[in-house]
Amino acid sequence: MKYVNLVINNRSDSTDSIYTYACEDDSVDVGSKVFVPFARGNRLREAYVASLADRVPEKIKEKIKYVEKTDGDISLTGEMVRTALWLRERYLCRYIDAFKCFLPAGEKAKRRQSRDPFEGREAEDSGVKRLTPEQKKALAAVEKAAEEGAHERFLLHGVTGSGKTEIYIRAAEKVVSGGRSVIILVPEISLTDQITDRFIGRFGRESVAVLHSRLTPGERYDQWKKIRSGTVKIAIGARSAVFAPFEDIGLIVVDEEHETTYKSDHTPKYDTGEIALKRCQDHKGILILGSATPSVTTYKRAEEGIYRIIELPERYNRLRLPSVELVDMREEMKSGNRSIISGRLHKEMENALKAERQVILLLNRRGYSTFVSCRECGYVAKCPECGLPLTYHKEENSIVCHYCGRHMRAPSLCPQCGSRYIKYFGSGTEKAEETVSQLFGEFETERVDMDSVRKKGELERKLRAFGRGRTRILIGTQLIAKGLDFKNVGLVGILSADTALNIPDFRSPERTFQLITQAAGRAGRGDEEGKVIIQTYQPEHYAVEYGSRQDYKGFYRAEIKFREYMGYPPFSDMFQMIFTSADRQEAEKGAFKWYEKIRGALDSEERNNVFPPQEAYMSRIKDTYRFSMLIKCPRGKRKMYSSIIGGIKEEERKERKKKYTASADINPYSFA
DNA sequence: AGCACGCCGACT
DNA sequence: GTCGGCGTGCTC
Repeated sequence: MKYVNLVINNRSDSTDSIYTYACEDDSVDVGSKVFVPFARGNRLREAYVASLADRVPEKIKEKIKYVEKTDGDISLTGEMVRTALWLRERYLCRYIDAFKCFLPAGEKAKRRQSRDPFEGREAEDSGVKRLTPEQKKALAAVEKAAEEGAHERFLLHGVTGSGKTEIYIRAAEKVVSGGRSVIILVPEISLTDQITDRFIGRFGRESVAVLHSRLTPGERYDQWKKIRSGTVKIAIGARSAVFAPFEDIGLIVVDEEHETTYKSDHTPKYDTGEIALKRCQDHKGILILGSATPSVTTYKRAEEGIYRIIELPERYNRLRLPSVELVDMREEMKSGNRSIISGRLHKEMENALKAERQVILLLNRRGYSTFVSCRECGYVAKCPECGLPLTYHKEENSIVCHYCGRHMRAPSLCPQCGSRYIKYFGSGTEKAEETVSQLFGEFETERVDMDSVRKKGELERKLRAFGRGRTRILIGTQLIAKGLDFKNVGLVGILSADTALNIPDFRSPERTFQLITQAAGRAGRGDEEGKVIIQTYQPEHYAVEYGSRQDYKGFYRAEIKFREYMGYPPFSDMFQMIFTSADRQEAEKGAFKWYEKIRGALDSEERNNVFPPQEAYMSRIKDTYRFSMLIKCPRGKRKMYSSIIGGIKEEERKERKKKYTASADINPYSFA
């Protein structure tokens, strides 16, 4: 007879604990999936073995129950269980949420009708490309680590078009030939296709699995099984693929590591790079982070020797980087041009179009106007659910909440005072499209944003039309800012580089710099040179300045100084606690209770790191009220702060039912 | 007595 | 989160 410590699948804070059961099945081990009777009803629930025990603590001797069934189909490895337990502490989530990360989200397909997710995917036989001397050098370092089977970490810092993917493929070849497995991570699902084509071109489709959230449950289960059973050696996917259930990981690649999509937006709110590092350490595998604009945090770590930097400073076939020009929109305003297209940009668009080349215009705001307000009484249209200002969408004559998606009829009279002077301010992609068609009506123009490509296949159709040269001007949001490779783009215009600068987040300069660099990377990818025009109200801002000069190091040095001065990451970890309740007062009371408890656990010096709770920015979402509290955790104290919070959670778990829930987001990507 | 309903509280 | 237990109070 043995005993097992289990994580039971019941999504509740008050039962987020390890339970000990007796077990007669010898085959049960750490990671096994079992079924156990739970609570009074003794209904069978799924559970996972977190550890084995040879005896039971005295005080639960009386109530011990037996494992009833074992699931032979699904099990986790020791490393997966270890990482899950680490994950729970690091991101302060429930046991079951951490374990679920490693499990197939779907069920076994009832009938064998699960489609092949590669259907329609073409193996892209790119052949074996010649490597530049820099690529060779980079690869040699990675290959050496692969041969030694040692844990190594690399930051591959390569400008757009410097051939990073080829290095990933070669490194993967080396690792796979040594019998080990590979995980390739890309920032979004749409990019999995491109890279998957290249990998199946090189390794064959029977060697590659894909994992992302757009697979059907049946497909996901099948892919998971293929990986778990060792049938495939390579998994490609968006962030959740970092949990691919390989037994022996030799390499994890995080491509475009700076992308914000690598931070999970639901529980647990993990950072993919951190998980990748943890798993690589455990497996003695190689980690490669790749980016043209590494996050400031990553680059700092690289400077400290945590990652080995490999620079790929040149574009693959020695293409020149495009020339970048700033346009000060304040001057534009003064000279009487109130359009969103500056005189300079207008001129360059004419030039590019006349030269038979194509134009991309970027504006990171969809809709027509960014807010709706009454000139008579000052009323501003806000979402009744979230309290955030609404965006006017002219096409469907509605006002839309960009946070919760709620649509309402656009008012023609002020709902507050009845005045006719209800006005629309600010500009989005719809308005940009309108302006462009007034100015350049004779050229085919397409708009790409979440509204205009909602229909399946619409994005692909528009991009193909642009690729074939039929569309001359492409206007869009960040959907078109990255990754795209069109040879004939002569001009990229960033209509408002300030959009990203003005959001209240310490990373906004970093985002702005990245946006400019990524956008500039879209220009001049063919033989002809490209041009970039950046319109801004803050041309002197360092993010805009260094962005316009394509000077990563310069930007990094300025930014890291600012972060250090302010004590922002990587010089600290930001803990954001969110307290929610159907009752506003309960949420507030909970928040202040935690505030006092955390301060009480810190010495007087560090108490100032805990900021008083505030009504959250999104103060109400679907009838739950939200309060937030920020804790600035000094560098090196993350474990200590986490355990304080973990301790309070545990204390509260045992208390009588609370009328609010507390959750944590560590280093959040937006301060809500 | 018989039952419907709602709240309480423990879960190995 | 969930389910059984149990008290309350209504109905037959």
